[in-house]
Amino acid sequence: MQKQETLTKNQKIILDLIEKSDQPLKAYSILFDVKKKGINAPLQVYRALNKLVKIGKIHKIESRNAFIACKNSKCQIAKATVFSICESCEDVTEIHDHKLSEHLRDFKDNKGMKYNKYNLEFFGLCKKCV
Amino acid sequence: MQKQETLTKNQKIILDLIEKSDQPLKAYSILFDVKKKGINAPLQVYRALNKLVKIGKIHKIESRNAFIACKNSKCQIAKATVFSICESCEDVTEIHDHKLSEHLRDFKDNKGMKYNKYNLEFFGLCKKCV
DNA sequence: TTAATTATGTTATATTATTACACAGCGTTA
DNA sequence: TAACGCTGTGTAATAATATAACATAATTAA
Ligand SMILES: [Zn+2]
Ligand SMILES: [Zn+2]
Ligand SMILES: [Zn+2]
Ligand SMILES: [Zn+2]
Repeated sequence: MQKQETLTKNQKIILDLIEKSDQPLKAYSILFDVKKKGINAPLQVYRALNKLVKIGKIHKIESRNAFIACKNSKCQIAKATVFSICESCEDVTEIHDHKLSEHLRDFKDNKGMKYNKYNLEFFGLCKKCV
Repeated sequence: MQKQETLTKNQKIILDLIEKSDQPLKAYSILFDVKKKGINAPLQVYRALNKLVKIGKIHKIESRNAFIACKNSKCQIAKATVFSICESCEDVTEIHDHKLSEHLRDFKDNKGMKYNKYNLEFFGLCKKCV
């Protein structure tokens, strides 16, 4: 709940839309939906998306080129994300698993990389689709 | 070493190219490089890439839309991948960490998802770029 | 109040990936 | 043999995703 007040009009419009969906939305589908609100060009959408990703309000599902709202205010500002993705119905859920987060946070490779972010996507079949 | 002999000409050309690079290659840069070998269209490249991904010879770096050869013959056929990515020089390394793999393999969510695959990408700065 | 930073609006373009169609090769099996 | 299913090929067209470049406005910081 820290910086929401700094969002601009375009950013708010697009965040609202994404938050109303419980599933990821694609940039051009967002564009289509917000044309009635005066947002006319892809770049306007991408700029808002990039900002919202940066401040952790939304996450990008990399394997799907789609954007989903973060429901977890404790999310470490978009720096540590885990998703489960059903390959049949494309349902996406953000996962917050303390033990898993710990393992990932503490991971060290043997090459001296300094990590500041990770993204993990699990794929499979949800209960409905098995 | 199981099914290599079944690769077709296009698949071999493209796998060769990717294996010669220690860094990920993008589809259209591959296309450019293989034109001299008679591969003329994006689709020919994408078809080979998809096949090579499916059989685990290469992996897709989702956050970069790029493809890298798998150096690990024990890789569980493209079903369990971990990469480290330097955000400055874009150096990408595939990670094989037994303990991490175990944690990821054994992960269960609380929704009854049946997982068969995951992809994890770590981002940060490599030793050279710190 | 000036300067720096961030966002906007618009046009054009770059990059990534798929659809659709006609056909070729190969192994199975009837 | 012939018919079939399956996988791959070649080609053209197009869809989907994302950024560059430019001029301007609004917001913040000094
Ligand atoms: Zn989150
Ligand atoms: Zn499902
Ligand atoms: Zn591998
Ligand atoms: Zn680096």
